Amino acid sequence: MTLAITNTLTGKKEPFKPLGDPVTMYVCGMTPKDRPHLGHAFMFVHMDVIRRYLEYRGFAVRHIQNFTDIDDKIIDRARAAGRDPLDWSREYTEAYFDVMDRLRVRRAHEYPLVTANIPGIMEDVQELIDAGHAYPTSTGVYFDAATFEDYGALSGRTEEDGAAGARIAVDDEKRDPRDWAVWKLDNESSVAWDSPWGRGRPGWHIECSTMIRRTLGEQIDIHGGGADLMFPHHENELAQSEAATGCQPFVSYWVHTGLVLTDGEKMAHSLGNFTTTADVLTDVPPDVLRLYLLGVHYRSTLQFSMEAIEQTRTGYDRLVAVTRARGGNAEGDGSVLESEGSAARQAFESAMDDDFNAPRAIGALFEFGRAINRLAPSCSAADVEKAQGTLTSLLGVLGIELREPDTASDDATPFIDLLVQLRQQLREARQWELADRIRDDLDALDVVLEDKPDGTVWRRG
RNA sequence: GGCGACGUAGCCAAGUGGUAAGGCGGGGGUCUGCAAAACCCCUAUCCUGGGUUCGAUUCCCAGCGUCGCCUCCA
Repeated sequence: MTLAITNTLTGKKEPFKPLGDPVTMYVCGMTPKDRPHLGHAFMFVHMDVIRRYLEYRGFAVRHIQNFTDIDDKIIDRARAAGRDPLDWSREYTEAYFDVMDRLRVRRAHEYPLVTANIPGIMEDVQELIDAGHAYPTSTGVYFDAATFEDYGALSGRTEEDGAAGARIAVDDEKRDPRDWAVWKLDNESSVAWDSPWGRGRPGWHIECSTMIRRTLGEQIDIHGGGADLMFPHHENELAQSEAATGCQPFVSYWVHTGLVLTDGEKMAHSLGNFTTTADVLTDVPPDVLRLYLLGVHYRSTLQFSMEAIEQTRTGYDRLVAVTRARGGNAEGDGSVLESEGSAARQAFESAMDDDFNAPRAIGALFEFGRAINRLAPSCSAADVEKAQGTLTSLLGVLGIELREPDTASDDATPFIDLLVQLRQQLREARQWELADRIRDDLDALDVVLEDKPDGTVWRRG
């Protein structure tokens, strides 16, 4: 079985054939204008898993992710708040790292910024003009969509669609309604650069074309982003890049993640209906949130609900419980458990090979967890530990760790131990009523007691 | 209006031309002093109507519904 990836450009699942070593992966990052919401978390966690799985499969991956640290929205918001735009975008860039680090999204190898790539952007704009793909007007420099034959291929839009759908104010200077700015003239903003076409800043799409070219080259393996970036962002990026470099295809696999919906509508900063990732993480452990986000295929729409996250929390706790299983028979035959382990790995890989089907992979891991619990009593400690190791390492490929609630720095521990001992004596004296009361009262304090054949164990609920 | 996606049990969610993973919840058991945990069993005519087929939830058409994109967007 080989890895196959759905490519938005063709709409088909295609065998993965990297251009070279390392695999080049570019993920469209945030425009840091507000705190990252669950839609961002969904996208970045899935992209993280894609990278992790490629590495698990033995590919070296070079992962670049940008920040569009200057754009119209950032300028508007900063101005409304009386703040410096770059200071504003830095603040939310930090907010991104803060939350994604906690979610264990691995850091990209490089995070290019628009503001640090202005000379390169200007070079590319000039190149497009020289090649006849872009032209200056009184408001900026525009890409001439008609000069790019395949325009519309990525989003499946024809020329007529584009013309009919052009809902922005008509700009008489534009040669075609589909044309877009690669350079915007602006003398008002504090954030602007002098250019051969006048003072201004880059248009929205050109930065990615430039940064990809400068960091990864003219052709890359994987380009990821949310489905809402397909058009116009990626469509325009593709046109610019191929027009500038002449290399085709610009991207081997266009990978788009589904959108997160809340109350039946897209979660978005602009709609004001977002739940921030940080808010969820105040009472949901990062691993639970990851498991929740990965419970939906990356291309699907996720209908966010707190109820579903809570359901995931219970499931996660069951996986954690698997790590508590202990072998019960030193002489036991571990071969059955071992074959369960290899079956689980096989199921996991075949699911992930099939367009990174994390939900199916997770299903296989739950089944394996059940097998470990079932077989542990008849297996040796070493066999059980080995199986648990397989489980945790496969979960690790998804970036999920199994953690007991933290009790390390718990002042109450000696007192709880004392109560448990006391209760044990009561049980031996068959004082069930008192013993049960201690158990119930501790339970109310989130301390769960379990009476096992060889003694009572407790843990934080 | 144009283009596209989706509609699977109470909830979340995979999947397949030959009668449907997994998780949560619910029911019943085993174990236990009783519990808890764990394990076992049960819990879906796959939106509707046509068509293709020996056979469709899976392919095609239509309808209904939901959502997305159509230059803010992950």
